[in-house]
Amino acid sequence: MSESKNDLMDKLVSLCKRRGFIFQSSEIYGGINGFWDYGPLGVELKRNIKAAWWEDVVRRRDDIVGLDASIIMNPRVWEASGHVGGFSDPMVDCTECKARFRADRAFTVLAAAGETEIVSGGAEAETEAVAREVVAAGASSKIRRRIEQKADEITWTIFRSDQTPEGKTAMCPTCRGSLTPPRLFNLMFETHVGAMQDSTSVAYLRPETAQGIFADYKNVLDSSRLKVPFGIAQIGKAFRNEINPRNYTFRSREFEQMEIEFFCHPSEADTWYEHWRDARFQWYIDHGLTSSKLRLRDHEKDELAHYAAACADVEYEFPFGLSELEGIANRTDYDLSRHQEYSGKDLTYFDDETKERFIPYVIEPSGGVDRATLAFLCEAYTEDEAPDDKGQMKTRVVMKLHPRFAPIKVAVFPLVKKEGMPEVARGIYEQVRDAGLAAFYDEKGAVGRRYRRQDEAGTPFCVTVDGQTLEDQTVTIRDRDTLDQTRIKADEVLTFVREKLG
RNA sequence: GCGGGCGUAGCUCAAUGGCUAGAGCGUCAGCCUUCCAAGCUGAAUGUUAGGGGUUCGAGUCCCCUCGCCCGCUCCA
Repeated sequence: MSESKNDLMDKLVSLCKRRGFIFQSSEIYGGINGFWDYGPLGVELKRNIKAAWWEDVVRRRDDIVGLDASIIMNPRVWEASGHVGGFSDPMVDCTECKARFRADRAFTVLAAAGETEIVSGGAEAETEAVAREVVAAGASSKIRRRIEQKADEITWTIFRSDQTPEGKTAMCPTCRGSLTPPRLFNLMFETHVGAMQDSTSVAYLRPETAQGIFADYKNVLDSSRLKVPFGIAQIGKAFRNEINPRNYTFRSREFEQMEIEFFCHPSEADTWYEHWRDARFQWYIDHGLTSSKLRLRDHEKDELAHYAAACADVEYEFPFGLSELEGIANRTDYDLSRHQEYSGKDLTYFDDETKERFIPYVIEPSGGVDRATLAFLCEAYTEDEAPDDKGQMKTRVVMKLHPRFAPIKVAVFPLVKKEGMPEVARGIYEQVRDAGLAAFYDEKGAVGRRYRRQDEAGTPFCVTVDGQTLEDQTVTIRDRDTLDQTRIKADEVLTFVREKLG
């Protein structure tokens, strides 16, 4: 089972490179871990996904406006957001068995009676007391009895691995091997602003687009005449120095987010949270991700980040496992409060009608563009059977992308490269192209071959000019998924396709 | 970050330490073709991931680096 799943991923990666959807970044230099490029077809696909999102959450609503904030911001932003301080947990590794632990959870426990060591060991635990119990419980029955009977005479030395006393070595909870000193993993990319590189010039590539929205919240409010409830939407790059990029483009170090921060009255936060959670889930279904592979998972209370009152993940069953596409969170007034505190600027909202002043709550639907793109690609990859020119059934690879996302909407062919067919086909192609639909013209080789090429590109419609066209100005239009061919007037191609695209 | 596997043409893969590194598909040029890739002819394309070493001789053996996959770990 897992073999065939990896198989699917391999085939998809291969197709994406072969057809120009996705390339490894700087491949000619051996690539670079965690960075990817979108080729000619891929960039169209990704742009279409972003455009559809923007259309649906900004253009077709009057309560959400857009924003394009800078990637590098005043570093104080990341102090306020908590990314500089509590950005990561120090970790320790066992030099023997290579296990890794959070430094504040790995305890070393030593028990001695006078000079004699009675028991020692490591334990993964939340508190000293628990660690002591774990180590004691692991000792032999004889020693356990001695600990109970002579409790007064025993000295316990217990320390966390990130608070190891001078001259002591922290012990691995699993194998009692020695642990490395705690190491900090800061996932933010650092850079310097200005030519002088000193500590005062340090800045960060944003690890999320959200903070740009919070920092501009007051500007948007003052310039747009919007009233709560309203939202600000943004699509943009973000950067995280992931320890271990994995799974193709799923976890990249440079990636793109599409986020909304929706500001509302605290009393309405729950309602808006549910609205956005359900709306965002439905959006993926509407664009072709089958509901059986999608899951909406509400976070348990103990799973919530400290600033969130509620959170749900939209998850998709990728070939490599169930993974998050988008998170919808009720972030309360945490972010605006923090920025108010750190900036010293008043970020409260005054409601003219109720005469009430408050810091709005924020509902955040935050999606990964690259993750969505990958999910749509995985979902689209299909192998089915189609007859060849001798009627033999052959495997056909077809990308069943949602027409709204397809990089090419219409391909136009002359059935054969003679008898004036190319000229007619070329005319139809130019008409469709100039009307703003992504179109493609091809006259090379057998027509079946051209159809199959478009199948791999995910093109929903192929228009073919044949002998009959020259007599009655009709063409055939072939459906990617059903292979059905319909004969329509040549000058109705544009109308036909637009109607089908919705 | 750890362990394992892998890296040969655009893609999928061959090649006992030994001749000029091959095949299929794809691509390109042309022919043929009146509807679903495998008809014909011809062509281009490789620092065998990169670097170093062993050897008379390395795609093949050794070391380092980079990248990909799997498992652990991690994922505000």
